[in-house]
Amino acid sequence: MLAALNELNPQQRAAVEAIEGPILVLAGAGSGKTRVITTKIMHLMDLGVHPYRILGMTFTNKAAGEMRQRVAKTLGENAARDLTLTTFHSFCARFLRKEIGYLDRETNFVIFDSQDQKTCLKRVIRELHIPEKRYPLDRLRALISKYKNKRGGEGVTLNEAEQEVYQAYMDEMHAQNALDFDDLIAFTCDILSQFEDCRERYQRRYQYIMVDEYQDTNPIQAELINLLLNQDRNLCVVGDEDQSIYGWRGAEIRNILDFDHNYPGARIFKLEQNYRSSQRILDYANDIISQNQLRKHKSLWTEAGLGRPISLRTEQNAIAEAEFIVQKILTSSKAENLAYHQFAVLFRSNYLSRVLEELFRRYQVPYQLIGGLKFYDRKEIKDLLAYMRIVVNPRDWTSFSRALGVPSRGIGAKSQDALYSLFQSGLDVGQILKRVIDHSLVATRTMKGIKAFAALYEKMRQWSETLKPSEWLEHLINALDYLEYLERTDEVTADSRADNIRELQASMVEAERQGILTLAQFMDQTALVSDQDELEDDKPKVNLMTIHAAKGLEFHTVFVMGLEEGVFPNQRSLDSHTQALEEERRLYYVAITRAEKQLFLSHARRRQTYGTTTANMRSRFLSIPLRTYDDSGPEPVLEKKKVKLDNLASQLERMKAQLKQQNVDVNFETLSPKPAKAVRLRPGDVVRHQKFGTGTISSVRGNGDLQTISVYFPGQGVKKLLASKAKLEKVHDRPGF
DNA sequence: TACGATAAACTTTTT
DNA sequence: GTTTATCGTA
Repeated sequence: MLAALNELNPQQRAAVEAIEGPILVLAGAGSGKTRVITTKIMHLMDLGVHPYRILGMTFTNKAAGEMRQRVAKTLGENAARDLTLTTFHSFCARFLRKEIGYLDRETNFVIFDSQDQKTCLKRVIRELHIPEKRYPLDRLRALISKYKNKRGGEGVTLNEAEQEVYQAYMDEMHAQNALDFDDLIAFTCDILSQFEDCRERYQRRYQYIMVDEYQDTNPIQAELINLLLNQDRNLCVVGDEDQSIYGWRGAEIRNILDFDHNYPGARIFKLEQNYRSSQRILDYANDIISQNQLRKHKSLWTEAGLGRPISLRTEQNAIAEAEFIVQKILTSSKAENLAYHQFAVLFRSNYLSRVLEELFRRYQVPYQLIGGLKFYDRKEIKDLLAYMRIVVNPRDWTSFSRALGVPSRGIGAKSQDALYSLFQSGLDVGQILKRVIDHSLVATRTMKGIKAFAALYEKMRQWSETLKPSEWLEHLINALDYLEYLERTDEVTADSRADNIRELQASMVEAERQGILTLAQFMDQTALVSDQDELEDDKPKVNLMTIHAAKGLEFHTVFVMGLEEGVFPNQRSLDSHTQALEEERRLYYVAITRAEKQLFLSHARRRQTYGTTTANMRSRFLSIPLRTYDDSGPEPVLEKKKVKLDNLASQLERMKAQLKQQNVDVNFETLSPKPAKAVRLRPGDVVRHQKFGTGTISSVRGNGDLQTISVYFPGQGVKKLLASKAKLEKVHDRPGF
């Protein structure tokens, strides 16, 4: 029998030993989910199931890699190699490289990321003469994605114009032989559902299917799993509905909530013992999440002690907040001998990281920012990859157009339009170049650049037949004199960009070591990396990331910052309906449960957004009290920044002296150390409005005549008012915090 | 056609 | 306050 089984608790063990039929494992945060999945895989193999017949779907490549390693450690490299353990997207990419012929398409397709998608969409709506103002690219892209992910389910409908854009976009993608992220999964489903022979092949192969993070699957992914499942229905899904945080990109929390309904006879296991956090952190997390309606009952407990109090910090502005965090890390790491990578700072949105980065740099605390701009999204990398992609897929107009312009060859918009009409008539990159040269279709000045490009293109194709990817790249960089180009265009950033290119080469060498020997294979990797894949967890650096990026991770000490109305929960969720707010609350729950030993919550009274200062009320999440305990442990700490009274008092003294000198007649007794501005409105203040009645200020934004004030009027919702226009009369100050 | 200067838009969250 | 779009000039 597998020894690892004995190391599990009874619930975990039951979940592992249940093998046949549909199984749902509701695994609370920190309940040893990864361990259950890996042990289950090993248990199956121990029972004689060949690893080739096991399919495990994870959320990130990193998670897949870690699981594979654990298996390899116990059962050896060979066993681990034969497992299919990947993300949905990687699985489908590999599937389609083999099987996309069923749909009468070519296997050398490229995968478009959101950036490429938008470039492509831009072309499309320009051709359709649809005003970009009314249909912003981002919105269209998100809409198309949602539409595909829901697969004709309820919720997403397209109006006439949107329908037209969708159709034209699909045609354009087809013409460019490109697939977007959603297509990868959609096309896989199409093939499996339409072609029985193909479906049977895969169904026969995979006897046991496991899906991690099931709460974040969308309808199309659920469909894919269904199509792969044979009549034995050996499906084990693991997840936690309380950690469902991807509803906005089409994830369907119902997939996990209704699992037993969708798969009759399903057995359900709950893992509620937490091995990560202290009791106090778990109690707080339970208090928060129990406010949600949309969930199955589950409550985390631990054998670990009560632990340290959770701390809540109020600062006057975002800079002070960041400073508090950095200082806390400095003192705490020293006092408790903690390495920097045991700390994480979590925030709702990427832009919040800016202030943090500044202070980490100023105090010279090493950090790594996860997410934001990805490595493969950097301009210099995308430039070089564009060349690579047209070699693999000569119909990738988006990349062709990009490559033509960097470094600049004197081929401008006008010439590009001429080339594009050739593309529309069905020619690929090689044919377009040939036609232009043979028929002198552009001005002589431009022709020089075209000829040079054509010569380079021919060479790149030859290199790709004989050279390894890393060598191919080396040749390309030399041919383009790309490093010189970087130096010429921006000498400030040239060095770091050159570093990135070296890193790209290094990652190619590493990929080659793992058996990736063609440009096409390498391309797929670059398209499908996730934020977490980029995390270096062995280096002593403080981790800064969005809460989404922190999913599945854990840290000794966690800071959750920016706990303000409009920031977290963010404005959009407040503007829409309770479902969105529940997801925000789950997000907060995820944030809290990342912490093992210490949890610091913080918010700032004022914060710079766009160019203006905004004052927000503290987050509603903070209205759930941090529990107090009767035991001897210290009370939960409310750290308020002390207003420096001495300072204010001395200011007052100075003012008095000045006034006396000027012989101004004032009653000094009534002067208070508070600023004397008559009507200063702050979040929390209760005000009266002529039309709307009495309400509470939720945020104050900007200054002077342009100052806008958001007021919550019960029954009428939040109104945005211009301070100079709306005569707001203060009823009373905000109650003390 | 390329590059600079100025103006407008912009912030969810991501495979 | 920062990035992207557009316009005018060499």
